[in-house]
Order: sequence, then C-alpha cells, then structure tokens
Amino acid sequence: MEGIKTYKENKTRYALLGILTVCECTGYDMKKIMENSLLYFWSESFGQIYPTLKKMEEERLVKSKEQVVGQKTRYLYSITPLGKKVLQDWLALPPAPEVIRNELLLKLFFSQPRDRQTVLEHLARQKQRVIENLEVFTATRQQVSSAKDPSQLFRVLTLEYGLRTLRAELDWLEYAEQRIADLCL
Amino acid sequence: MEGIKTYKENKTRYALLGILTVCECTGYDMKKIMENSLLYFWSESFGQIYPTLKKMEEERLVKSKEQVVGQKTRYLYSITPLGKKVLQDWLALPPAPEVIRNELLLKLFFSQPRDRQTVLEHLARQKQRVIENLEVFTATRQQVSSAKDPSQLFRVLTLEYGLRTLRAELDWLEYAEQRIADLCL
DNA sequence: TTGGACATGTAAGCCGTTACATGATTAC
DNA sequence: GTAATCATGTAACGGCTTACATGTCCAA
Repeated sequence: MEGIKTYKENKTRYALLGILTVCECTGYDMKKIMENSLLYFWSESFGQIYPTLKKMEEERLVKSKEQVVGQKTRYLYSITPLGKKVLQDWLALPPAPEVIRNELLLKLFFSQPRDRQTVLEHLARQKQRVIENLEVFTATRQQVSSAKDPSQLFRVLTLEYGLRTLRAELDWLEYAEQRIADLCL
Repeated sequence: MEGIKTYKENKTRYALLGILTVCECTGYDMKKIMENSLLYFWSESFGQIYPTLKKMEEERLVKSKEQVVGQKTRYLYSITPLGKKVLQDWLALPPAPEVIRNELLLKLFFSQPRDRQTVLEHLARQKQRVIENLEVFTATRQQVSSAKDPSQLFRVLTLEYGLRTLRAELDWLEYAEQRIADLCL
C-alpha cells in the first residue's frame, strides 16, 4: 500500500512558502513576520523553522543565498517555481476542520460558583490580552484598508476576521463578568 | 535542578478529571461527552484517553470499577479526593495564552484574486460547518438556560462563548463572500 | 445477517516546544 | 560596557493522531 498518506500533513512548510511569495527573507525574519501584525493566526518556533527550511531546500522548494556581513552570516531564502506550484496546489485543497482547544473555557466549564474569584481573575487577564490585540489590529487596519488594492483583499479579510472575533470575545468577556457579578447579589 | 517543570503540561488529565466530577463513566463515554454538545472546545483521541486513565489510576487520581455485562467488560471510572484536589489546583492556575493556528486564514492570506473561485469554495464549506454548529448550540441553549441553577452558570457561559464567536464567524463569512463577489464587477 | 455502536487498548511515528549552545551587532 | 536584538542551529522529549487489533451487543 505505498503512496497512501498515512500521517497528518505538516503545514509549517506552506506557511514558510507563503511568506516567501511576499518577500525574500531569513528564517529569523519569517518568525518575526508571523509574530507581528498580520500572521496572528499562525505561529512557528525556530525549532521548526530552521530544519524545515533545510529540508525544503533539498526538495528544491526554496533556495538560499549566503550573505556575509562583517563577521556574520545569514541565509536569505527565496521560493522556486516548484515551491510556488506546491504552495498553489495546497491552497486549493479544502482546509481541514480546526481542532479547538481552549484552556480558559475548559477551566470555566469545570468551575463552581465558589471559584468565582479565580474565574474573574482569569477573565480579567484574558480581557487584557484581547484589548491589546484589538489595539494592534485596529492600528493595522488603518494602514492597510486605505490601500484599495484588490490584490490585498484576502489579507484585509484575515485582519477583519481577527477584529470581529476579538470584538465578539471582548463582548462575551464583559457579559460573563456581569453575569458572575450578579451571582453575588 | 530537579523539580523544574521543563515541559509543557499535558492537559488531557484535567479534561478527564473534570468530566469525572460530573459523572462516573467509561473512557468511551468521556470521548462522547467531549464530542457532543458542551465540550466543543476540547477534544481527545482514544489513543490519549485510555493510557492517561491508566496512569491516573496509578497516581490515585481516579479509581475504576470493573463492570461485567454478559460477555463484555467495561471500566467505570470515578474521581478520588486526591484527583479533586489536583483538578482544583489546576483550575486556579492562569490559563496559558492559546496558540492559534487557522488553516483557512492561512490559505486566504496567501491567495490571490485569481484564486477567488477556490477561496469561495473554502468559505462555503466553512459556512456549512458553522451553520451546523450554530444549530446544535442554539438547541442546547434552549434546554440549558431554562434551568436557572446558578451552579450551571459557568457552563452556560461556555455555551454563550461558542454561540457568539460562531455568529461573528458567520457574519464574517458572509461579509467576505460579498467582498469577493464585488471583485468581479 | 450485517452494519453500526459500544468498548478497550497498543504501536508507530510525526509534531512541536523548550532548552541548550553560540556568537555578532547595535543602541543606550 | 552591557543589554537587547539579530541570527542560526541541535537535541531531548513529551504530545497527539492514526492505524491497527479485537470482540460484543443490538437493531434493521
């Protein structure tokens, strides 16, 4: 039974290939790009990035250019035509349903009214995070949406997704805090 | 440097302990409970569940009762006082920020206007899933929220979270479809 | 009688993070 | 000078899914 894909596919390669369609950059840069701004919906660790880049170079999906600056060496990666094709093929495949795991909700679900102080603290911490993310997203949209370039539409849409789900979460957090406060009356 | 927790903690045990605070049940039941209705925000595979239950029994967090029905043997698990304490301690710890990975958004982000047909198909498929989930959640809320039991508050809140974020996602999906349709004009 | 749900379990093997290791460069 | 950032990489190790394996019970 050769040829049957028996294991869940690793998506790291596609995230990296995708970034390389936007710009030539180093592994380090790719991490930054994921952390900052737009790729809030994806993350990778260096422990994944560097070995994956090596493998992809062997497979001719990317190529690297050694850059020596002073004493320092860095590797600028770029995508090959084969890499572009592999990425395109993957983009056309239906995304797998997401496996959702939400630790905050799990804790909430198993908490009792007597735990409400800790629950409120968990909610407050989460609210802080959501507000910070919302600020970043709002600022980013200001910059991006002014450019009416249709080639940017899909990127604007991912940002919009982030904004809307974060706002829904913030609303819920405030609703939840209120409902818990009502318990004490 | 003994005693330093060097690796990301496994949360399977807490999900299982939590379920056991609600009812005595088998590993098989626990999987069903996660799949159905309320635990939509958590999932585990049998490959995790059964070995974890074994380990937890050794650690005296749970105990099992062998039930022989006809030719069939099943193991009914229940939580011990130690298990309750371990769960309580975990509930009080601040949840770690979630690592978000959204394959649909990743694909969207790297798609170009020429790919809009496939993107629309991806969105339609996702919309179908969201609508189905919304129906389940709405039906569940009808049953649950009629019970005004304050001990159920946190569970109702997790359901409410699901409803609100799903609705936000549905709104976004429709908005996105509209924006993409506008491209063709 | 046959398919689906109930029920338990193991092994293979990739996934992914964390920790470790190393060193240059830049900004304060 | 010194801390933060740039920059690359490896090893350990648990996480987790998938596939495999086995068998019962019940309903159509």
